[in-house]
Amino acid sequence: MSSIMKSGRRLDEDPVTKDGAEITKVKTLADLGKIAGVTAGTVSRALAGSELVNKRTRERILALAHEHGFQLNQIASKLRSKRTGMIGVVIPLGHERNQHISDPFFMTLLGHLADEITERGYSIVLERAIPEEKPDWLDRICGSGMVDGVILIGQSNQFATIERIAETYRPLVAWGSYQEGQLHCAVGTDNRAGGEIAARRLLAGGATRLAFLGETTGVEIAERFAGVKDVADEVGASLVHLPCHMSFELMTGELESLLAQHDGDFDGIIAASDLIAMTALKVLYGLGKRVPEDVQVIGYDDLPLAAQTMPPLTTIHQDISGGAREIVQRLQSAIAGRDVASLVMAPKLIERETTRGLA
Amino acid sequence: MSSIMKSGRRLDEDPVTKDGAEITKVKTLADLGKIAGVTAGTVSRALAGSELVNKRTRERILALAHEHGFQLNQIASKLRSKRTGMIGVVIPLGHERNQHISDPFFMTLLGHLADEITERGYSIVLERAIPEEKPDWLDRICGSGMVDGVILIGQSNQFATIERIAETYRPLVAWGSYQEGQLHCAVGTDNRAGGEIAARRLLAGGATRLAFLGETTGVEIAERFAGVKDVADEVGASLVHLPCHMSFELMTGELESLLAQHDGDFDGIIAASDLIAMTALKVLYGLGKRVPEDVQVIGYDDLPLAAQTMPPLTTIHQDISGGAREIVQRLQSAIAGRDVASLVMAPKLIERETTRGLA
DNA sequence: TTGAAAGCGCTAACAG
DNA sequence: CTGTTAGCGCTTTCAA
Repeated sequence: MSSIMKSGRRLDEDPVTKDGAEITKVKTLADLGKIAGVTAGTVSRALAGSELVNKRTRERILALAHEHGFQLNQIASKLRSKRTGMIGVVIPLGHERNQHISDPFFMTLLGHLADEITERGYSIVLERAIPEEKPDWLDRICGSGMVDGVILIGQSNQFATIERIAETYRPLVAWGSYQEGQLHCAVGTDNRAGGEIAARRLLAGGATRLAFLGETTGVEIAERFAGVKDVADEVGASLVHLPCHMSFELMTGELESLLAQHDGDFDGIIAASDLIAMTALKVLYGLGKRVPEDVQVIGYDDLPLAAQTMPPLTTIHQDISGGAREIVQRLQSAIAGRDVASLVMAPKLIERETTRGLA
Repeated sequence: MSSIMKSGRRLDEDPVTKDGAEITKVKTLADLGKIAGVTAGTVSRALAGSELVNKRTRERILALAHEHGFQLNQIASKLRSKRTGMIGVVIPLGHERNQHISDPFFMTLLGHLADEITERGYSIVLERAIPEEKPDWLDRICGSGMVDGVILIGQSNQFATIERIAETYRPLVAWGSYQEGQLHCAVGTDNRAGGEIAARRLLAGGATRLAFLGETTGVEIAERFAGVKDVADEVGASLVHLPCHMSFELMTGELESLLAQHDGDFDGIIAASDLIAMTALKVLYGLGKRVPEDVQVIGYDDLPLAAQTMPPLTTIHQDISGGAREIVQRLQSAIAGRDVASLVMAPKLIERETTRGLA
């Protein structure tokens, strides 16, 4: 790595007042109490804004706290009160090993979750889990005592593990799909319906031979594919499944050979994600295919990016911010000890320019 | 929100063995110690893999721990040992108010940071800070006692705040730019050089009128602009600055009116980010401009996405994963009490198809 | 090699 | 209204 180093400058460790008196940093409630002439208990109550403590004393303590830059030791507070105020947000990397957190869909969801969680006064402990390497990934997180609840950004291929944990650990909500009778709370869209909508739209635009792009290892994608297949079977359209990775880096080459190889097998593509769709657009262009004239394309997710492709991408919209809100809301209920139900939202077709006008 | 609700099923709270005896969950070291016939101290040592405890006892304890699914209470452990094992990763949202974490550059960086941090056995506390709302955002994070160190994903417009904190809080590393003599440790690329490289490339491709796309509120972008300006001034090329937001959602409309309005003012565009470049590509297409024949475009960052635009984007590469590694490495040194220097990496031109062949 | 004991910094009864 | 007291669950001397 080509680089230039710049050196930092050294700092005094112990600050000293102008008149030379040592300042011993106020680190504990007792320290502050000593200055204020009260005990730690009172300071604790004052800082918590308790009505129990005299208004004047309280204000004096608050002022002193501010003046000395005092901050509560969160660890001690959490240990004692048994409320951590933290929520574990974990990204299970089940079937995309040796890869980092980067899926834009998950990142967008994470962004919205962060907003919701922060707004409710919780902190976020972010975990990247690789189930294949540590089968007890979820137990560790749930049992760490570090978090009041856990959010799973996707179920990956860990449905069974999540179900098992849910038997004993309640404050857990996952983004993902809902299977009849499942134990854990999931929030997501109806992927099967999404697949159906996409397939029907392609057919309505005149397609007769469909292709589905994406690996079906994860439940959600598998359901999208199932939806597509239902429709294809129903109307007797052909359908090829072209599995490819879900990240830009891994997908491009695959897609090039896959699409070139199956050239002519399809005139309508349903991509498992907008990312795949975007790459497909580019590969198709390289193959000399016109979109949507020769081949129609539909994406999935409706990420901001989908509106910026060329041509702009028709796609299946998932309400990510609404979903994030629901997830955090449900988790908070669960933390409060209430029983929470799963939520299956309806997907929505967003018409842009990679599909043909209706016949 | 259109939705279907599915109800979860209720669970027993107290598991009972087949023979009816109550299982009281093993929650503390003392609990486990009682079962193993030793004290909490010994269990603690055993679990820590200490050589001090007899191998056979240790193995027995380990087996028992596993059998009962025992997990150490992290909070208590951290309080006592005064090592939290957590690193605060904060995204300062200085000049993009009312917006969530979603900038793909930051998200990509976050992904790599998460990898590095996890690999070193730390956990991540993710914070989204809005300095405008809470001027003491950084003090709160650094003083919370929750983290051993802090990583800032970007300096935003908070350079001064960061410098102030750095006077007393050492384990802090930021992604961003380095200013002569600065106190806090920063890792980033030479943005001015990046701007220069981009401008020269456009000029070499025959451009004579440059446009810079992006708001220059943040230090990094401002430096990129400065680099461009240096070159423009040097060769007497014209340069317009077209400020626009950095996120897809906010940028599109702006860019449409900006580019339409300045049509003819430029034949070479330097975008402050790949995102802006991608949107510009689309807007330009709508305006009937050919890229690179009529207008050349250069992006910044070299995100995975840059290779997938149409045409594929020429851009200035920043080594995000290398940067993440350096950041975490430096932070770890700083946590260990060592003094760490800033790092300025060299940017690199990636030639793709939005610039013209050299004359 | 293990036990006993002290205490991390805080909160929450319980008294007064 | 405030002080006293007793831990939260763990780690780590110090003794044995």
